[in-house]
Amino acid sequence: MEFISIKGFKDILPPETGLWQKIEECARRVFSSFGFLEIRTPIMEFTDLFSRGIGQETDIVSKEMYTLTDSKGRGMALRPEATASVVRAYVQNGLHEAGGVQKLFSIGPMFRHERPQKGRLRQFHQINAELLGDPGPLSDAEMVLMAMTIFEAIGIGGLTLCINSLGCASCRPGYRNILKDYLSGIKGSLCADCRRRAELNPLRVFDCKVDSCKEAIAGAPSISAHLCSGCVDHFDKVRSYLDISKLSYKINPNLVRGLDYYCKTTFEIQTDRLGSQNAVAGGGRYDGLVKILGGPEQPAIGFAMGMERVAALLEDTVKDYFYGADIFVAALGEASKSRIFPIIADLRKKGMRVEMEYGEKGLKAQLKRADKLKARRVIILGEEELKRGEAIVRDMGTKAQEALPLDQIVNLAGRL
RNA sequence: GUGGAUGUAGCUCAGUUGGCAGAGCACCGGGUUGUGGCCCCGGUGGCCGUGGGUUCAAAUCCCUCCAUCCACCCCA
Repeated sequence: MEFISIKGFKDILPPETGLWQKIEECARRVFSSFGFLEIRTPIMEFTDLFSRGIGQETDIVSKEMYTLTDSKGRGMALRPEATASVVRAYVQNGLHEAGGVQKLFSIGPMFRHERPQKGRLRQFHQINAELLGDPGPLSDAEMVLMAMTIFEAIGIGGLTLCINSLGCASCRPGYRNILKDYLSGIKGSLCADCRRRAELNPLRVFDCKVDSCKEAIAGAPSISAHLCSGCVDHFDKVRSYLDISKLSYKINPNLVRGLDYYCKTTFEIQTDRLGSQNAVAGGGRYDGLVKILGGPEQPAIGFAMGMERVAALLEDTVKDYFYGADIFVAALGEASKSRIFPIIADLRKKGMRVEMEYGEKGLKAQLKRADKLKARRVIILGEEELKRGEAIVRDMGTKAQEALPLDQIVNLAGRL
C-alpha cells in the first residue's frame, strides 16, 4: 500500500457516517431548545492562544500539540480543544458588548499528538458548548443538564455523572499550597509521575491510578474542606438544581481536569463500556479565561463531548444507517435508459431516493440490487414496455405490479 | 515516550510436527423460483505487512523495519 492515512487520522465511512449525522442532529436539536447558537472557528490558531489559555505546563500544550511555523516565523497550532478558540472569537468580535449571556456551540475536529488507542485518536471530533457571561450556579446546572439531555436524545443510557468543585481564584491557591506541602512530606511514597505533578500541578495527583499513590494520598487534605464560603455556597446551589432536575450524580473530590483554566464546578460524564477512555464528556467553569485571553472579566462555563466515543457506544446500531432507496429503476437497454433518465431526475426533485443500474445488467441482477437497497418500488422498463410507452411498477413488499404510462411515473412520488 | 498483542482474499478469520494458499460473507456467471430474497452449481479475486536470515523446502522458525490494536500516560 503506497498511500495510507496518517497515524491516528481515520476515515469515517458509510454507514457509520449516518450514525454521526444522527448524533449531530440530536445535539443540534437539544442546543436549539436550550437557546445555543452555532459558532464555527478556524481549526488553526496562533500557538500562544493555547499555551496561554490551556496552560503551558499541561500535557496538551507541552507535548501533544501539532505546531508549525509559517513563512513569517509565527507559531501556529492545530486546535487541541475548542474553548480557547471560542473565547478568542468572543473577545475578538466583541460578543460581550452585546450584553447578556452568549450561548454558543460548535462541532468539529480537534488534534492531539497522543498514542492512539481505543476511543483516542490524533484527529478526533468534539461537540462543544460554552455559556459566557453568567457566574452561575443556575447556568452550571443547566450546562450539566443539557449535556445529559443530549445523551438522552441520542439514546445512550447507563452513564455516570460525576461532579466536583475545584475552588476559585481566592481559595484554590491557598489549598494548592497546603496540598503541595502535604505532598512534599510524603514524597517517598509517590510514583515518579506524581513527584513531578506535585511540583507543577499538585491537584493532578488525585488522577493517579497507581495503587501505592492512591493509598499515599488517601489522607491528603481534600479540596472540599478548603473551599471558601462563596464556593461552598455555589456548589451547594448547583447540586440543589441538579437534585430538583432529578439527575443522579456522584460527587468525586478526585475529579481534576487536565486543563488549567477550570475552576469551581467541574463535571465528567463517564461510561464503563469503553476501556480506559471512560470520559465521554467533560467540562466545567472557567471564570478567569476570558480575562487571560485579553477580554473583560467575564465568567463562563463549557463542556466537550467526544464524538468517537459517543459513536462507539452506539456501534451495534450502525447497520441501521445504510443508504437505501425508495425507488429502483431497472431499465433494460440504452433506449430505455435514455427515456427514463429525465423522469428519474423529476422523481428526485420531489424528494424520492431513486437508484438505477448504470451498466448493462440483466433484470435478475437488477432486482437483486433493488432488494439489497430495500427499495419499496421497482420500475421495470424493457424494450416491450418502451414500445407501449409505459413501465411496469412493482411493489417489492406486496409483489403487486401494474403498468403505468411513462408520463405518469413522476406521480409515484405522491403515492409513497 | 514505555510495555504487550496482532498483520493471510474487499470483509471476518482458519492454516497441524516447516511440504502445492483455504473457508464463510461479498462480488461475477449459471440452475431453480411467476422476475429479486431461500436453495443448488460454477467462477473472479492473495508479493501470506516489508526486508533479510536458517532450510532441499518458510504463511509457518529467527532478526529488521513498517502498520494496526490494547494498556500505561493523558483526556473528550
